[in-house]
Amino acid sequence: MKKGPWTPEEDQKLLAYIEQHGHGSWRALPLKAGLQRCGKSCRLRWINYLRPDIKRGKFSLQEEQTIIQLHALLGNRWSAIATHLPKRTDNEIKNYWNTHLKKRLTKMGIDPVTHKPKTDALGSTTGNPKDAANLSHMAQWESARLEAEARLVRESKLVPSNPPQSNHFTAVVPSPTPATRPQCLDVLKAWQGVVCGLFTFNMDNNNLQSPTSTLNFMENTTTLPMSSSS
DNA sequence: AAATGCCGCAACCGCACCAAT
DNA sequence: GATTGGTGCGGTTGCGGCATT
Repeated sequence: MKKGPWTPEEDQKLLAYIEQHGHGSWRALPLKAGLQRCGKSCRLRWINYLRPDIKRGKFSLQEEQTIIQLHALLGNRWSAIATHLPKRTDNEIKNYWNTHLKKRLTKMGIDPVTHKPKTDALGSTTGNPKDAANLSHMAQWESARLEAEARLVRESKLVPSNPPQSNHFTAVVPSPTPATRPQCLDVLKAWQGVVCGLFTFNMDNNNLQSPTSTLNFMENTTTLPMSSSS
């Protein structure tokens, strides 16, 4: 069983097979496609590299902001974060966080785990415990929502998909229904309404404010269904 | 020009979860 | 309810390229 970097020939084989047949059972795929790889390796290669709906290259400022905000809400739940960043894979987001964003936050004096200023480890900079509670509550709500969304996606996968087409992957990873997606975006939008702008800093003067320092705006700017999780 | 260190990314590994039996 | 197989997720590693000495 081969390991290590994929060759262009292997990529071509995998791509050609999936385009023609869909991936089906990943375990059975390598044999059918004539690859000396395990199914897991094929799956990873497809998801993280070969999928045609993947956007590669530099992350935009907007994307960076989204990642930071969602990480504050969700922690290291990369797959959940990736659902908010179309065309980006969880692996790519994870790598970008670990190599760029984490260091940047650290440099700014913000703990990349708690997203709070390191000098104020116990609570928000407002000194208002309500803010921390709101953030925690929001995170719980979003977490529950994401789980429900994931369930819906799983259920939708049970519906027989169409025969493989050029965009066969859309059958494997169906687009969220209007019933679920807008709500999800609303949460993010609301959250961005609170935090947005704080990361549009000028890297040259480093004149920064902690994102948590304005959390007190949340009470006025959001009307989230906070009670839904309790 | 060569050696060394650092960084970023692709890929692997181990574990958890879920559905089928 | 226990077991098993398939899949997904997050953490970690290894390697190649680039920068520095």
